[in-house]
Amino acid sequence: MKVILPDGSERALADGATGADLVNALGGRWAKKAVAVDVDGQVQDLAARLPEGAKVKLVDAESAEGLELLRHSAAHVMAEAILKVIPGTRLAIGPAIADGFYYDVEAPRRITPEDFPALEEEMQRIIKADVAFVRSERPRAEAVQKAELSGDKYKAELIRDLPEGTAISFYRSGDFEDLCRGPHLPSTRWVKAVKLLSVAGAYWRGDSKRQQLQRIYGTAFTDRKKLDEHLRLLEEAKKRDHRELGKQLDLFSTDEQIGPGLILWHPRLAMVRRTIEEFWWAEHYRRGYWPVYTPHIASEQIYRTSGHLENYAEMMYAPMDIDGAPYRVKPMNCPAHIKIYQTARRSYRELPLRYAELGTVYRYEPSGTLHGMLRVRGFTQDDAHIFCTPEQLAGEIEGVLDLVDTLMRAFGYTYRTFLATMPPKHLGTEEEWGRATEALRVALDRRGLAYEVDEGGGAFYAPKIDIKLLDSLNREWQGPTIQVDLNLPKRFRVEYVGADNAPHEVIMVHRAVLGSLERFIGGLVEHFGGAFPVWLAPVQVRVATLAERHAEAAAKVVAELRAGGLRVDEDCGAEKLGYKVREWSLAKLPYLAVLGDKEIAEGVVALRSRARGDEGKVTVSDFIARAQREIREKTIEAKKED
RNA sequence: GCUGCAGUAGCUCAGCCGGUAGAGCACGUCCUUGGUAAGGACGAGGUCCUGGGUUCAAGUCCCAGCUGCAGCUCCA
Repeated sequence: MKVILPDGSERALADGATGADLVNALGGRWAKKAVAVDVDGQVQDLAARLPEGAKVKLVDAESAEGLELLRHSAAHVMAEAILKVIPGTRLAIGPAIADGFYYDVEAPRRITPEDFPALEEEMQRIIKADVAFVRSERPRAEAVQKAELSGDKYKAELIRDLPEGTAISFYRSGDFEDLCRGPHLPSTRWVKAVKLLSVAGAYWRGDSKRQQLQRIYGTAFTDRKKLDEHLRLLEEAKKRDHRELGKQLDLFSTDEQIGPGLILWHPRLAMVRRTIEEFWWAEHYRRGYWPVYTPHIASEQIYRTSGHLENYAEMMYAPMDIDGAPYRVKPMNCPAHIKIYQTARRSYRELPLRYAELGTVYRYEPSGTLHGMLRVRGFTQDDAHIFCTPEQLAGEIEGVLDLVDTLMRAFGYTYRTFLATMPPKHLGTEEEWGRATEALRVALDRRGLAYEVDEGGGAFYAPKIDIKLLDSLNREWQGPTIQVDLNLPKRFRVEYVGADNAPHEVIMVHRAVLGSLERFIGGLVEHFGGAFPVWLAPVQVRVATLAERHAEAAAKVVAELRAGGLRVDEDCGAEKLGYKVREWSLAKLPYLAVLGDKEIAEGVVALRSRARGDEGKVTVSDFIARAQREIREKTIEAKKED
């Protein structure tokens, strides 16, 4: 028999050959890293027979697919260990997830992290034993019966719910057998480095009305080093948690008397926000946007017209009675922008119109989802709506993509771009969707932007471009979004007069680059670990005195730095210099300018920078020039290990 | 919202079996006037989340609420 390799060449194998035979035939490095085989686009066990003429590709343990297999197999190993260590446990489901795996179980007692060492030890034993994962299939009735006999009610339910005609497969490794679609690693020894991370409650099938199970999370890698690196990143992420840094650096708080999910911006973080806002506005003015302001509350009527009240009511704050009429705190800015547009009869000659607002909105998010600044109930959107003609659409999208790139670069984010297309449930005609989606595609192509298509991932009212940010810890964040709204122009009858002197429905683009300032800036805190680059830092330079007699000279230097446009504070207390350096360092400020007798005599400061440490003497004017350049260029200094 | 856990000084936390609350840092005053990651002494600071209950007695035990944290989506 023959199979076709990825390079297009054919490979002859003995009849009935398996993936493992292919590995042997190819030999060399594959023997060390092949864990499965991709047969015509389907990943299968190495033990599976290869069909004649199939296109085959071996799956590297290090690849995304390989890691997923490895983690899924690790979940099985963990399940086996749990059954051994905590007898009487019933297994529910145990998939691989983004950075690891979990298994949901119903255990006779509470499982805690104290159980992890024993579980991990048992897992190591299983891994060392190097037992093969062996697939078998069983008829439905037999499978259900077997599951019920052994008391595996969750497995029994899963099997019953599998669609008629699907193969019901099991994987056995040693004494342990689990219902599983597969595929799996060839044997347990491939699960090289594994670690259990946490345990939490989870509902059977995600349904809060059903049995609550215990979910044990873990992760696995192909070797110890990679696992350690992953654990280090987790550690680092914890240290950078914006809620912790928010307290340490005095950035923000919430208050019980004010309410959950409502952020108090302290002076330092408010300064960061102002700096971002000013930059944001400057970039918008350059691109022909106009500022608008709209009220925080509005009569319910507008949300009836917009449809928000119909589809979105449980996410809105309750109405308040204003002179007998129900009013709402605004959950969106768009309806108000439309109202501004509609105050005049618009000609195609004045389009595109670009309205921008940093509009604060309030949404009644479920209490359990609130999370620091990242998930809140009151937040400011960097919202803008572009009203244009169909012919202008692609060009406008291009303009937004350019804006996105400028802003994201300034913060040091790289990003990935997705084109999200029509979902199964949608408003509007396929033709409208086609035209709008095409315009997005054209804009992406014209900018030469690589993108992935998220088939069916659009909002029900809009195809969109979604951009995901990659931060300094390689974590993904929800980033800019650009949507072609196919709903509101109709609901509000938003029109312009065309060259033909007839009314036409306007094209409305809804776009946010930063998203919510709360979420974005909360994310920035983590991205920079609280150490904002010079252009963003709330205090760019601190002036510290060596002794109290230098205070007067310090005041002069502070004034000079302020006159040079820098954000400055001073530390003229009676503490020793070492103490002040430590304080400055913990505050994560970019520069410290020290003044003692020598500096005053020479008319300089002794400069210390976050990036390079003690830099020696510089004149104030030289320092101002340097800081100004870094601000202008939005320099992000290389990280210094601390 | 649901489940579990937590809430003690501004912050981080200790407080045993129920017997009227403690440390470090921060803060204030004083001494020290110093050269690149914590100088010293003294002091002030508490509705122990809120409200009920049990008890001679509650930070501690019970109930309810509030707030926070984790999870509840990533298809056997």
